[in-house]
Amino acid sequence: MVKLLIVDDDPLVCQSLQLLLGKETDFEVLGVAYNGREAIKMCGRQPDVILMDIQMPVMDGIESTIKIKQQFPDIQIMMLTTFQDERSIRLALHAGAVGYLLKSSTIENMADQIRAMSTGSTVLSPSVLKAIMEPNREDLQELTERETEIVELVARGLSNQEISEQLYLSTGRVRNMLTVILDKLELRDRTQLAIYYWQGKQQ
Amino acid sequence: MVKLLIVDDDPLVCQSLQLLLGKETDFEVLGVAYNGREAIKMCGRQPDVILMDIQMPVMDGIESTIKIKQQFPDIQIMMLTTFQDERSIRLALHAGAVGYLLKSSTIENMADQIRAMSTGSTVLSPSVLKAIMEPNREDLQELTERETEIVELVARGLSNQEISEQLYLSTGRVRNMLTVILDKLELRDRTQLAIYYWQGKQQ
DNA sequence: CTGATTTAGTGACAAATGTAACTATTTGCC
DNA sequence: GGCAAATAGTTACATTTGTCACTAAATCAG
Repeated sequence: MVKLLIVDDDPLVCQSLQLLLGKETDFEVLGVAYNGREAIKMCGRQPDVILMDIQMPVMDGIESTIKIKQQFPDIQIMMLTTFQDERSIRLALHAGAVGYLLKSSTIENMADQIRAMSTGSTVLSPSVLKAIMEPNREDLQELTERETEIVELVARGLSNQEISEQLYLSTGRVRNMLTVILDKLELRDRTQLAIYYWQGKQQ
Repeated sequence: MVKLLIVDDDPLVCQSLQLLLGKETDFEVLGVAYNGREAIKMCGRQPDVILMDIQMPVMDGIESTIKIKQQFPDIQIMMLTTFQDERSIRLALHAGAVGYLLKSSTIENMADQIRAMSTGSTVLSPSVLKAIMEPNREDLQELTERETEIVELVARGLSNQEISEQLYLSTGRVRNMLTVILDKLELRDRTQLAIYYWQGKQQ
């Protein structure tokens, strides 16, 4: 029997999840919380799995995940959210969440996913996996094609000299473009650019 | 009904998987292959999910995953292997695998994991997630503690000046240590170091 | 054609970076 | 104590990097 806690500030979501998951004979919904603080209080009931929204008033999903994992390391937490941004995904997984599903696409199969993660494995939406595997391109789209090429080469560790040879540009041109790129992305130097490319914005 | 294909060069593994998964009423094991080439041939039987070993003779798991995903994009492929190294994991996931489980830890709950991934989500062993989230530390271990601290700060995009303030060192000392670090890891500059930290050695 | 924009380049400059040689201090350890 | 090591620092130097101001060519819309 998998004991569940549902945490979402939208009562409608809570209700429908409760209804949906209550149908499964091997699930038991212990309760519902409307923010992170309430969720922590309810951990005393010893749930196996918590389904948690990220954006919530009072205490958000990330913060409460960290707190819960400290006090109750055995509880598996699955983030359940409407949108994916890479920052939230990384934060959540670092905080100790073992699942990250997008509400939209996956509600139907949620029962299987919850069972899989209740025994410890990590379950992610395919697009979420992609987001943590592939370089961050969200803000990179405001760059021109040529600028993007340069970013990719910087992110491979090439020097301005090498980049200029690869792209048949003068090193001066490369450095000028780099200045523009750093300005657009609000970064200071090529190292921060490489980190940004692979990791996304820090914090 | 989930239709399965099992691909492993060890007949014993195939047999025990077949036995184990055959018990589930909603699974049907379509067949068994002993290498990647055979596996591709058997895709004509339209499996939903393939469980595949990485190391195999004739054609390994990564190569056949790429080929299968090209021809049959709807088939979900789960890597099932005894050891994890970060390179294999990244290669497999880039090749299109949506699962990566370690044989040891997870056989018991495999049925649930297969169900979860048959509908599209990604399933990973917890340690596998960790390997792709956390920085590559294999070669980093030949560094001293102080050196490692510096690497971490470089990998966050700090300048020598900022690092020296954080660690209460002179900037001269920081730069000297950086020279030693770059030498040990056979890298050229701080940007390559940051990339190495987050991405591992290129190629 | 003409003016505006994009793309590329130059030269000059300050700051940051990486390297090297050499010194000073601290910390065990025999 | 004395020696080796690890740790920290200084100075000097060559390169690389990032910025800026300004020019040149190409592209394109009106």
